[in-house]
Amino acid sequence: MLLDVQRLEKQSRAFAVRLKELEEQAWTLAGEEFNLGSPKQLQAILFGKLGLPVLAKTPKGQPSTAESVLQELAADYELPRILLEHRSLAKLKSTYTDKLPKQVNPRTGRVHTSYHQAVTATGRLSSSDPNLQNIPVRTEEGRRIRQAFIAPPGHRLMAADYSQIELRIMAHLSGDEGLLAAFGAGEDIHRATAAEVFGVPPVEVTSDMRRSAKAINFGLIYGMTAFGLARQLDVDRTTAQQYIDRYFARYPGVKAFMARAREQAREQGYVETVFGRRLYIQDIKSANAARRQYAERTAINAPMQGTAADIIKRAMIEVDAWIQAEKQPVTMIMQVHDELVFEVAAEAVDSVRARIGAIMTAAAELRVPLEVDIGVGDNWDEAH
DNA sequence: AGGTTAAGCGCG
DNA sequence: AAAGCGCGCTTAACCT
Repeated sequence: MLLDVQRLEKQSRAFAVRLKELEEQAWTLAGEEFNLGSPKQLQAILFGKLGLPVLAKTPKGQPSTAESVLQELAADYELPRILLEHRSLAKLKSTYTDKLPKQVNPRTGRVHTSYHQAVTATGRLSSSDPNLQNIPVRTEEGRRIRQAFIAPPGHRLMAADYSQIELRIMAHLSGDEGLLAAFGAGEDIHRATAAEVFGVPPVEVTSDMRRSAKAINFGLIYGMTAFGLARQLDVDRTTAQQYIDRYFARYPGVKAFMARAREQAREQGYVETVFGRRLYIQDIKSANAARRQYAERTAINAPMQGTAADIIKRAMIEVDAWIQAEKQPVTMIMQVHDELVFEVAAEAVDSVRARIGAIMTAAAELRVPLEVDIGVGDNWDEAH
């Protein structure tokens, strides 16, 4: 992958300026100079000197300064707000804008990740040295880093990602009528879920209701409980439990699918992807309830994540076969779990886009259609 | 000096 | 008692 190193270095300098400002502000509020990155010093100031409440502990029993904790404290105190911005910018600078330029191969002028085929429990690839599967995208600051991933002269970057592939797989595996119908009709799935859970027509779904439904949908994929959903949505547990109950009442097939996944893991020791690949589940019979419940969540999630991994691998094989057979001016340069990134000769963009979309969409025949979003740009951010 | 662990956080 | 799945990387803190 080609990088605009100058752009990254310029961004690094901009981050450094802002980080220095934030550090000064933090020192003023703390009444002393300290290393913002030092957990020990930070704990002493926040929970000792300033007397802020300890809202959570780390697994080792230390007062936690995790983002979620600082978010809560930020409502009442200024220092946590400073720390949050400092944390996020320090992460972007140290991990990306400082490091990536150093990882450019002098022979090719590019960064070359290593993909690992046999690391993850679910069949996904992993990426390292550098990891190109966790390049920032969620914040504006982060997207500036993504903008440094560029196409060579005469080429464009094309990013093709599966839309809601795990939820579609859940629809397929569960056979739930409501979910199948929603995807079959091409509905906005989070809006459809919101309409069901909140009992209003789809057109009356508010952005807040849709946001909650999205959290419910994602939470289900991970086996989340009412406790976790309550924390995520900032509602009480009773309310969160009502959402979940209503969801399962409207989509009973999903409830049954999850029960089946637990049973199958317990009886056979494994669950399967749509294509029959087995995912062995440790601890499913553990006497320790926490470990067992963790195993149950894994048993629910693994078929979905694993099937998605199978599907994109099938797509990669098919796309590669097409590129080779037709000698297309395209290079498949990255995979990010549900997304493939290509360098495409500028003049071939339209035809390649259509063909890659068709191949990816046809990589599996499920009970719901697969949908692929494709974007094109001069950099990776634009291609989204 | 160099390795490991804990905490935290970037992504899907 | 825990409470949301799957990864890899960085820094601090601790260890040999």
